[in-house]
Amino acid sequence: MNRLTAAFFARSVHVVAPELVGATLLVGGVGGTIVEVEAYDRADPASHSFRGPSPRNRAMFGPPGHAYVYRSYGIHWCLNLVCGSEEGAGEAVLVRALEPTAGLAAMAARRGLAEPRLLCAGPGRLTQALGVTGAHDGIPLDAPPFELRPRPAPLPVVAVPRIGISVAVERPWRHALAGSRFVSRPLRPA
DNA sequence: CGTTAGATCTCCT
DNA sequence: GGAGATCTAACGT
Repeated sequence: MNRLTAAFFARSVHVVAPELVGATLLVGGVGGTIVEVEAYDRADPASHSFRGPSPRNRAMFGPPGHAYVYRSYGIHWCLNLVCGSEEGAGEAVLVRALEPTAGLAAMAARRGLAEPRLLCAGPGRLTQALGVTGAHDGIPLDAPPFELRPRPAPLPVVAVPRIGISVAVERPWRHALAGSRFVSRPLRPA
């Protein structure tokens, strides 16, 4: 099966992020099609990497093609895919929403909710549905339990401002599949 | 529909 | 001490 390897992620996060829309993300065989991501880079005040390495963000400064998983608001886990043309670039893509296609029953059980539209619509919901936790922090994306497959073909992707940040709010680094009903929040029309 | 509060981790001042 | 790449339930309109 065709897989996304480290070479795919070893480029600028701003090139990789839109190409991930339409890609397939599975964790332990459970997941679906990526419909929404956000890009964060080293010079971005909204990025965890902006102020340099810390115990939490260590993986974000590691090799591209690995996972960066952090705890959000003390409650949720959020999954990032580390990018960058060189190790230590401090770039990553936050995976914000999937269209569920595989393991719907497992996701519903973990989420305590069966409505497909709400299983993976948001970074915290997505990690809960896929069983992603801090145990996945720093591990490679081209080996089990992860399975990432490229988009079959280019798709209509819209770039809009990111969600939930209070600085650099105007940067259009939220990339989403146009017209998808599985996004975390509606795509604000320009 | 809209707004609000609470969960309580990790980092910064 | 306070804010944050979030989510949910509870409440007012």
